[in-house]
Amino acid sequence: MQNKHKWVTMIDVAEAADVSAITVSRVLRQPEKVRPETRERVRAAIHALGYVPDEAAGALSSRRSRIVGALISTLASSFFASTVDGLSNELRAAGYQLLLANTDYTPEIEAESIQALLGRRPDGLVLSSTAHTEAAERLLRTSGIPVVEIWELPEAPIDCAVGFSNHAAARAMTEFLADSGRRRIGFVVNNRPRGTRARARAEGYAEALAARAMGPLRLVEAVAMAGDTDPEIGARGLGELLDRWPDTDAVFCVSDQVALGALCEARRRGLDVPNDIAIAGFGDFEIASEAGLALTTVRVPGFAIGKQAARLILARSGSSPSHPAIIDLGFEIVRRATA
Amino acid sequence: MQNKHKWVTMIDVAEAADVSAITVSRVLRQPEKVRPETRERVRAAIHALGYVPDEAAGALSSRRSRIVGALISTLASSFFASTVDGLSNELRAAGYQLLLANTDYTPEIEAESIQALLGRRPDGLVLSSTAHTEAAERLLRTSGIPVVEIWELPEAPIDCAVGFSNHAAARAMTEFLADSGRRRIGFVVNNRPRGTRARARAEGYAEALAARAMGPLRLVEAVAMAGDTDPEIGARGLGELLDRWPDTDAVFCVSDQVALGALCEARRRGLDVPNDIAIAGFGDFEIASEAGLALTTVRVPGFAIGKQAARLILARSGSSPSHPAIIDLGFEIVRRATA
DNA sequence: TTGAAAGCGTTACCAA
DNA sequence: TTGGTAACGCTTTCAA
Repeated sequence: MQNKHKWVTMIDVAEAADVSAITVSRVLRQPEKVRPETRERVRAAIHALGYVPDEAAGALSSRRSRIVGALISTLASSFFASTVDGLSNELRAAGYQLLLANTDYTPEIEAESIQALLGRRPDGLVLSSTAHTEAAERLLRTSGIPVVEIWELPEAPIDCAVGFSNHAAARAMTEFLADSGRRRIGFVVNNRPRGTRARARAEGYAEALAARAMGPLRLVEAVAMAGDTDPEIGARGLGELLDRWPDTDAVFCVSDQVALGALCEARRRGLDVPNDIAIAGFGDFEIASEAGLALTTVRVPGFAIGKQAARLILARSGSSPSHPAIIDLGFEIVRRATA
Repeated sequence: MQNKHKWVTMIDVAEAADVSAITVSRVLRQPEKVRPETRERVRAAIHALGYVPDEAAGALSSRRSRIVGALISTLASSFFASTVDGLSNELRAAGYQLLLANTDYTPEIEAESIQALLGRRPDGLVLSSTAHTEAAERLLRTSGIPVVEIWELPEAPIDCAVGFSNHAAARAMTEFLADSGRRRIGFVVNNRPRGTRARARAEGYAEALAARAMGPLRLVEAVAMAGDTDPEIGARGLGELLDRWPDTDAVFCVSDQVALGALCEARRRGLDVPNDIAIAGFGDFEIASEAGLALTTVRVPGFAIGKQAARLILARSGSSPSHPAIIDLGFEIVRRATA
């Protein structure tokens, strides 16, 4: 029907180099086991014929696919883009490949996608969410492959986890604001938080207020309408916050993008940042940098999470069975001009 | 050695349902060819055993992998994140999977990654770059699989292309600025542009100036130092621009992130935007939105490019051989507050 | 509507 | 150091 292309096979190479197929395989996978002379002859044939080994056949036979699957809620305007870069770089270096699936933040799509990924018999799976359907968890547990949950430190991970405590990070930022003399601190978050992390941050904020006895929560869950972008959440959130608690002297936003909206809204209202009101974000995206918004924010190790997740899988899929781990990569409060 | 997990095979299911393996296969791929009664029995067995078909074995046998490979320069702070979302959504809906590889904007890594991806015998390939090594082009051409180059409209595509003209878009924005009464328009770009698109935009800018006889180019190639973020390019670029041509009345930046840096730098210098100087970006990221920077910018169809690329591959890998196509998805000038 | 046999291209295992 | 043979788990092809 379609693309019935004739690919060069290992046997073609073997014939050209006047050896057996298995010798070609060895040249590819364990060159040291082949006499240099033979090796070169085979390599020449590979090159001459433009042979590209069929990894699917190899996977079938060897029972290792050299594929790692990643389930990422979404890439655009999310925290995960740099994590995927980290994953992909690290895997490429090890000769592995990355199979990517979106979940759109819904556990049901995640469950389907897990099934789809498992069909490729990946050597490991990376999950950006820690909320799974029961079916998904069962599937993952019985699959027996390394699973790394990222961007959070779940209490009962399926297998491994690499991330940081969103809760602790939010608490730290709130306390940082308190230490800078702010006493009436608000928190702005999307009312339909995608994933559990926003909630963890809100809790960290609440906990800090409680710890410092800083009075009632000023928690705004800005209503996201269809098509709303994060800055819109921030702008509307700041508005609501000031309407309800006009004396608010600091806003902590659930992400840098939300903080951008809050910052612009504050300016529109003629407020001086940080004198009238401090603004803090979360994520340390490049827009937050000194040359940009100069936003006080929480820096989180997105790229490193990806690299570390890859390493964990590579290590576990290798010889050592190495015990499950929860790796905390921490975070950092970055003080800039807005708070 | 490692993970020698016992997966349920098609034969296990066949035995449980008291049919032959091929019948199980049919239930999965062409259910209408199996008597409903049998079908249900097989489905029950599949469910009971938690059977997940091995796609690699299927691919080997059927010579179609249901995998599409994508070579993306980088995801973080790039234009491609939403495109990958589009790709991945569309492919998932069709039961295909996305194999992702980074190229870090270097044709050499791209060439290696192409080879690695071809090892999976993908049913199609998506390339975010249009600059390839000779070896890579040869590999692609002889592979005979559908190749879609995106985010540009190359004159001689390898196969298909989906995107828009960066050249035309930049020219349109420059002319828009001219139409708004600006006469001394500068352009800020990274001095080490990643990819060919930045150059195409610079050319579009230059062409517009020439067409309107708007005098010498005010083209700043801001020197990027290690670790520089885009806003830093923008801030430094605006500085250079004003140092060399103090009467500049508009800056067009190669991306919204760069424009953000320029905007903040302008404010720092006490300039009124847009009265003293107009600022325009490129990309229409969410930071540019009305509630954010309210940046005048060029909107480009990132997500749609991904969807369309996926469709093209799905169509071509199906029955119809459908001729190569170059699909122009266009762009749009979005006028907001900064110009 | 169902099945048997023969691959698909590679690697594991054992032998030479 | 090299090779023969038998999987790996599925789909194609042909036959019943």
